[in-house]
Amino acid sequence: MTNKYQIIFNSIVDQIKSGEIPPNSLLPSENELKEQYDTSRETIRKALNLLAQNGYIQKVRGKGSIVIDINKFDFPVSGLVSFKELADKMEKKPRTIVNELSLIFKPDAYIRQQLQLSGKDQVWKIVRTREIGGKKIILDKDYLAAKYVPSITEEICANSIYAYLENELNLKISFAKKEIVVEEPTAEDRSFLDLEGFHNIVVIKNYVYLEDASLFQYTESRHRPDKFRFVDFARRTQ
Amino acid sequence: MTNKYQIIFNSIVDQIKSGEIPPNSLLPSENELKEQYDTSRETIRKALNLLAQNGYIQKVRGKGSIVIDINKFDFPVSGLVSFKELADKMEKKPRTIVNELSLIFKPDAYIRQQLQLSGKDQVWKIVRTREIGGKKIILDKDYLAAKYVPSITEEICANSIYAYLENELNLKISFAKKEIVVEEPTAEDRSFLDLEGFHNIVVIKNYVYLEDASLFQYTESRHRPDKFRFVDFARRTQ
DNA sequence: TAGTGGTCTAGACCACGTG
DNA sequence: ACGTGGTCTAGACCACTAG
Repeated sequence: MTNKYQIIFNSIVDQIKSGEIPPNSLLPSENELKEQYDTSRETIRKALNLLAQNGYIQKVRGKGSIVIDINKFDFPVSGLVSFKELADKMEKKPRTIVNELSLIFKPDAYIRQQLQLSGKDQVWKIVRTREIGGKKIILDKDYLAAKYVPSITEEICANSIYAYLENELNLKISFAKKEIVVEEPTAEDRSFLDLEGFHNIVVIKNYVYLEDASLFQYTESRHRPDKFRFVDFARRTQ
Repeated sequence: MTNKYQIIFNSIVDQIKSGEIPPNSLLPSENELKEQYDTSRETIRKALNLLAQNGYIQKVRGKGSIVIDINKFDFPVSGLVSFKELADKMEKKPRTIVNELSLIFKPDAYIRQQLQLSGKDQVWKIVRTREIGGKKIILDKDYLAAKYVPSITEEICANSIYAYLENELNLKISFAKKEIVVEEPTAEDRSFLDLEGFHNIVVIKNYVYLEDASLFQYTESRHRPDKFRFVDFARRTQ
């Protein structure tokens, strides 16, 4: 990306992170930034809107843009941190065990419904266990519409499915719908996970869409409750 | 709001919801919309960006704006649905019991830390139970920095704190940080809630900020796990 | 090649907060 | 009154998709 507003955004993010622009202070005004970066005000505003959306600043009309204290938001990250997309969630776990990788010719009604498929469409089913500190903590069940993914190997599943989809197959993920509920453990949970007496499972259901708004993946990520954590930053819709 | 782009946004939302513009079809192009609404292209683009951010459309360069099938996203709402801000979460429950309303002169270290307060600042503490279908399902513990809220009554707590803060005190909430974890029930949970044998509590911690980026409220919303549900729509950060 | 959305500009006027 | 951010305009050029 060589977009001007992206460059300005990154430049200001760096200044905030380094402490060059301290928390609770005001950013230079839009007109000053316009001069500094030798651009138009609308371009500056695009960069500032990006900063606001990402929780770096708070804009106040008539006053200026306040730098938010990011240290307040620096939680110790354990189980799960949201929004960085699935890449983070799926890939950065210490150890991954592939329990199942199969191409389903006749997906059952539940999967067809979740993936909005007709009976003729085939589906990849991938079941993986995530091990943290020697304990099996997370059970991931992935269902991928096969019309978008002609082939996939166990090695890819053990490493990074998303790197494969994006870099090899050139599929672009554009948005995802997430649903979090708490359920009783199933027999499958009990057999694949080290439950150690926990009576509940946190289930994150993910519906993943491609650039053309087509649904291509449904994922259930089943977490032991003690290792689960979800963080969310919500801005008031003006 | 009489903003042009808001009006255009609402107009298109209505057309999508009514089915006038069907799912998976293309919106008129930005140039067509520009003529239709007699405005400039940038204003149309603001409206379309709002639509994209709210999950109504997916924009594809060189192609157009695809209407996303909102029926796919129309989950039956039970316990909790995110993002509509706290108003929804806090206020629309059938029955609210106010268990405690007090002004704390010397907040303890935990609360001071959560609200980023010095020892001299006073804090309102509000504890409420939410009853759904005759069962006590949710325990809400609110801590409000008293410097922003000079007074509050039990009646206000039983109805809508947010309506009071926004309409009477003219406080504007601008953003919130949410954290979701699962914990063991405390003695307090057991005494205030109808746990019925559930072994876990879903805890939603909320840090609420005002327009000038000052932290003014910390809330713990403690849910019985069977009645908890969280929905999230995440767009890939481009 | 024509049409789409993405970026960028230079200017205008408005609503709001502070002095 | 002044400076701030919020909205809006009319135009330009670019990157991409499609026929």
